[in-house]
Amino acid sequence: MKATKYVEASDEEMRALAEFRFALRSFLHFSEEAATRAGLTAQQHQLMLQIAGAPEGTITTIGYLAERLSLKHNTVVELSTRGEEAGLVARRSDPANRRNVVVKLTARGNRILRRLSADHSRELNVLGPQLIRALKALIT
Amino acid sequence: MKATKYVEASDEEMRALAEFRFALRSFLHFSEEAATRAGLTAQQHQLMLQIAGAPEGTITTIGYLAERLSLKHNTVVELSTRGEEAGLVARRSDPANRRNVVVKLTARGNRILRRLSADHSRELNVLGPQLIRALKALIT
DNA sequence: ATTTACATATCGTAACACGATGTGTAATGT
DNA sequence: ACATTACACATCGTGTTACGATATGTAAAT
Repeated sequence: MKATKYVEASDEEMRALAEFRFALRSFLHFSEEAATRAGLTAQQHQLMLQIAGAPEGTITTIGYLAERLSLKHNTVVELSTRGEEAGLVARRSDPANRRNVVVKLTARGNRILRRLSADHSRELNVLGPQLIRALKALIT
Repeated sequence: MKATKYVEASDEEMRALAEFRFALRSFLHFSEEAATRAGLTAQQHQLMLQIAGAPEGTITTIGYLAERLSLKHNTVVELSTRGEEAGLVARRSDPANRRNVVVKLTARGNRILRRLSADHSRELNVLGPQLIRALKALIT
């Protein structure tokens, strides 16, 4: 048995991976459209969700959000700037450590996000089971 | 009871959604890095996966791929052009219907994709259960 | 007090997705 | 058979996004 056998996926695996990614992209596409309809970009939505969905007592700094979004700091800075201009989030420096900048939702941002999130919940009740099925087909 | 109660997500829901998206973005970030290490862009990888992972006998046209990737036709054309320049895919018109353009993997593209897919399979054995857990927390 | 580390900000660049539009091919109606 | 309509892909111009490189301001360490 050649060593390469171990590192190349089978046709079965490829199909399962393709199905999973198809389901994933379908969901992400829904999400992007829903965000657009709500007047947000997909990234603004993600930023806002990680602010509102952070564990109780979390200080939602630029750095924290970068980690949660798998983005670099500077990208989150830019996202925050655009979100601020759109009146969705507000930024202020943390009095406890003035290097930190805390990003919060505005009242309007919160309202929009809550509705958008309800839409996502509904959609995930449909697409969720599909995703789970596709994932289970992949897990050995 | 106000009507708006029905369309705004609860704190619980927000946290569950945020956790799910965090898990999702972590996976997508892994995937992007793995693709980059293999010399591909994330989008080239996705294009190639939908070619290799299509059901038996599927004619992988630009249009078919656009649907599977939730992208517009012209975006897939551009992806294919870049993929062709990189020697990963090849394009030819379908003799049966010369309006169609079929995109296939080159031998090299296939080899790269098989390895990258094996990496994804492995990673999904770890992240998959997390994703499933996050999803189940969302489904009522 | 100086150096080092940390957290955010700014700027320039490249990839990407799309709308609008153009080109070629097939199907339809008369 | 010919004109019209629909279909599938291609090209071009534009705006958004993410990042690397670099700069600024704050805190910690020596």
